[in-house]
Amino acid sequence: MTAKEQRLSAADIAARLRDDILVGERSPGERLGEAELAERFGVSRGPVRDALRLVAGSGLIDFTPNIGARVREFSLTEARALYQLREALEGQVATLAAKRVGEADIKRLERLLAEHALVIESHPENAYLQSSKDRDFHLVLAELADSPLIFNLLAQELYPQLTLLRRCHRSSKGRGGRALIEHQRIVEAVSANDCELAGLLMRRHIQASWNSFYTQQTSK
Amino acid sequence: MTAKEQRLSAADIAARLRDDILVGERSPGERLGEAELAERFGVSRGPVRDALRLVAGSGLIDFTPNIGARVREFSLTEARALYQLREALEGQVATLAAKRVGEADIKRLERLLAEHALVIESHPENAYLQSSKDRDFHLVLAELADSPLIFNLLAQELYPQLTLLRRCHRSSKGRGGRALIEHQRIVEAVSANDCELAGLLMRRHIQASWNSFYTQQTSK
DNA sequence: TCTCTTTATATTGTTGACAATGAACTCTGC
DNA sequence: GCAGAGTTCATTGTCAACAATATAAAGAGA
Repeated sequence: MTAKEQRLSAADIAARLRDDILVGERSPGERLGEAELAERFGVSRGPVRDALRLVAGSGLIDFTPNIGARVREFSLTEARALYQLREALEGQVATLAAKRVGEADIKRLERLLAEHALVIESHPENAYLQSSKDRDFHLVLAELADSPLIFNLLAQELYPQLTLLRRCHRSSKGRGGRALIEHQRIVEAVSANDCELAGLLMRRHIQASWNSFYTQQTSK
Repeated sequence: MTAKEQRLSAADIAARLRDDILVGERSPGERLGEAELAERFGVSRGPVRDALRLVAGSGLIDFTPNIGARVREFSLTEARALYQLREALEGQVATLAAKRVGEADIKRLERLLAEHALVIESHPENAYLQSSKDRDFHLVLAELADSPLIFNLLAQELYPQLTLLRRCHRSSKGRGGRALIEHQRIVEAVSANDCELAGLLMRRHIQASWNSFYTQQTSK
C-alpha cells in the first residue's frame, strides 16, 4: 500500500478492474456485483456503476440490464471474429506504417527484431511466445502508423480482449520462429515503403496466428 | 405523442440522444448538461449519466471528467482517421463476404445495384448521393460478411460518426455514378469468390470516397 | 488599463435510501 | 416424485440531497 488512499474515482476503479480481469484475479464468467465491488474499493455503488460501464465499453465485461455484469467469456466463434477484426486493423496499420516510416523508425523496428531473435534463441523450445516482444512489435508498428483512432482500438480494446481470450481458452505455445520470420518480412516491406505488400503480409501473419490458435483449440 | 410515457430507461434516453445528434437537433460542440437533459426526459440525473456514457462509447459525444459532455466535433485529421478505419473494416467485410456469398446473396446485391442505378438516373445532377442506397450497399455487404463484431462496429460506431462528420463539415455532393461503378466491380469480385480482389477494390473505393470528401473540404 | 487574486455560481461527482426487477425457494396439486 | 404457482430474497435501477470541482465574475494592485 503506497500511502494514504484517496477516494478512488470511477476511472481508477475501471483501471483496477481491467487489471484484475487481465491478470486473472477475476475469471471469465465470474459475477461482478456492484455491492461487492463498492465495498472492496471503499466507495458507494455510483462510481462502481460508472466503472463497470467503462470496462464494458472495452469488451472485457458482459453487461445485461437488470441482471448485472460478468467477466466476459469467448466462444470459439467470437474468437474468430476477434481475429478477423485484428486482421483488418493490423493490415491497415502495416499499410499506413509503410507509407510513413522514416530512417529512425526502421532502425527501431530492426532493433526490436534483433531482440526478439535473441529471446527465441535463449528459449529454443519456443514456448515463450506471444510474449512481450511479440506484442511489442505489433504495438510499435501501430504507433508508427500514426492513426490514434486505430491505435486506441487496438491497445485499449482488441489486445485486452485477446489477452482475456487466451485466459479463456488456454493457448500455451506461440509460433516462435515462424512469427519472427513473418515479422522480418513485414519490416522489409515497410522499410521499402511498399504499402500494399506490407498490408498483405500482415493480414496473412494474423491469419497464420489464428490458424495456430484454432488448431490448438480443436486438437485437444 | 403515442400514449402514456413510461419512465424512460437509460438505454431509451441514449437512443433518443443519438437520434437528436444524428438528426442535427443537437449541433456539434453543443454542451449536454445533465440537469437540462434530466428535465427534458423527465427523469433524474442518474439515468442521464448512464445514457451519456453509453453514447460517448459510440463516439458521438466528447466526454471530459469533471467538465461534462459535448456533441463531438471532428477535425480534418480525425476525419481522415475515421476513413482509415473504415478502409480497414470494409476491406475485411468485402473479403469475408466474397468468401461466404451464396446465390441468393448475389441476387440481392445485384438487385440493390439496379435500384441504385435507377436513383441516379432520376437525379442526373448526382447530388443525391451517399444516400440511403449507398449506405444500404455497404450495410448489406457487412451483413453478408457474417461477422457480428465488425458489423456492430460499423453500424453502431463508424457509420454514426460518419453521419455526424458530414454534419460537421458539410459535404454536399456524393460521387454519384462513380461510386456505383465501383460498387459493381466489387460485387463482381464478391460473386466470383475472389476474396483478395474484393478486399482490394473495397479499400480503393473507400480511399476514393475520402479523396472526394477531402478535396471538397480543402477547396473552399 | 491590464493582470492577478478572490469570490460567487453553476455543474459534475458521490452518497445512502427507496423502488422495481430477476432469481431462488417453498408449497401446493397432481 | 414432479410440475407449476406463489412468495421471499438478493440485486440492479432510480432518486434527491450533499460534496467537490471548474467556470465566470468581481475586485484589488501595479
